[in-house]
Amino acid sequence: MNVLSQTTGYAIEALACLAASSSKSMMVREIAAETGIAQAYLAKVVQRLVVAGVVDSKRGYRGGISLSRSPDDITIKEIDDAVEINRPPDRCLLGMTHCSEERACPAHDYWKKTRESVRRRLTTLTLADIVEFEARRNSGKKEPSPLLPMLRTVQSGAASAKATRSLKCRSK
Amino acid sequence: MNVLSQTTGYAIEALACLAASSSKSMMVREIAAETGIAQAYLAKVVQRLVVAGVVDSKRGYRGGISLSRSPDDITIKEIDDAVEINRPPDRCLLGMTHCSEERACPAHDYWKKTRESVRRRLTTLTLADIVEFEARRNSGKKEPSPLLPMLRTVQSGAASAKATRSLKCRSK
DNA sequence: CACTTAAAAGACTTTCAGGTCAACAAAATA
DNA sequence: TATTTTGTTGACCTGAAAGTCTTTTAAGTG
Repeated sequence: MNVLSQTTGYAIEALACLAASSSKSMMVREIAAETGIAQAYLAKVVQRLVVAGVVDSKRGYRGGISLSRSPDDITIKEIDDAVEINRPPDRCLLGMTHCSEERACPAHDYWKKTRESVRRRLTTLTLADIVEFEARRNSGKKEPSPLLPMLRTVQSGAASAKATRSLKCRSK
Repeated sequence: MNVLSQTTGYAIEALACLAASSSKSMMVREIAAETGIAQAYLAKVVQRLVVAGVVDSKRGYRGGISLSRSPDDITIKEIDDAVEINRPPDRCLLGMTHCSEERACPAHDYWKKTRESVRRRLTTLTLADIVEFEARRNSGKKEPSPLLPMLRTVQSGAASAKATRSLKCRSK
């Protein structure tokens, strides 16, 4: 268990967006627009979540994806496992290639404990936590803060719907 | 501060080998042979250590590299900093690209503390610790355990000098 | 000085995560 | 049934890290 990849980050963002949405189902295109993740790539990431049984999908007209379970029953660890297929074995903290249980580096025990701590954290943290956290940090603000500040057009009011992103993922 | 790269691992291995050697100076070629690291690549890694002032180098006949200081005065953090030039900023534990101090993810504080713990560990750990650790784990064994077990020839005694590697890095 | 030796330096290759593009397959609708 | 819509799938592209190969430069030796 290492630091989660950017791709897993996408999965978390997308699922949080889906969970926070008022409608049960959303199209990948919508989620991509909301989160700013590239649609074509997000589609691939979502596909892994489908295979893992985290989300259900429906093709064709009025299709889309939906959570297979309640957000508080989907852990971050589970999302990571779904995305990171063929995950390489845990790496040595010191970067030593031949470090193992039998041939341990001086930081081996420390790193093992740390990794275990992280793993516990990720199995405890659920999608519901993410959504709640996002919701709380948005309360008390007039405008939801954009996830991509660099894309925000300077002339505030006239910003196009395409360039502006809502953090709350409830635009629908 | 993330998990150290494989390249930094090479640097640590090489410096430990150098520190453990009975002779003050060693050639890159020798260290490569001892550690099993590709010579051409190791040369590049060593170069960064030279620039950072961790090792001194001498070209030409009877040339080689040597530690610029005592092993207990060289921290792992310092080695990492020497190798990882242009290090990308610390990544979010959850892989979320837009996570920052102002826009923090639910795991932000936890991860910050964890990273700080790792940083402390790496500034505390010195090259001398690595060497001592390696020496201790080799004591009480008849043969030093090879770093690359997969390269060890099965017919034990007849193993060629080229294929056999000493963990102690004192073969000279 | 010519010659050898070993580090320094640059161009190049390989691998992989991240990402794009286009064709395909299923579901609804007219 | 033809068409539109949306997820699915495979081929390809890109940039950074890891690693190789070759040439250059500096230091000794005879």
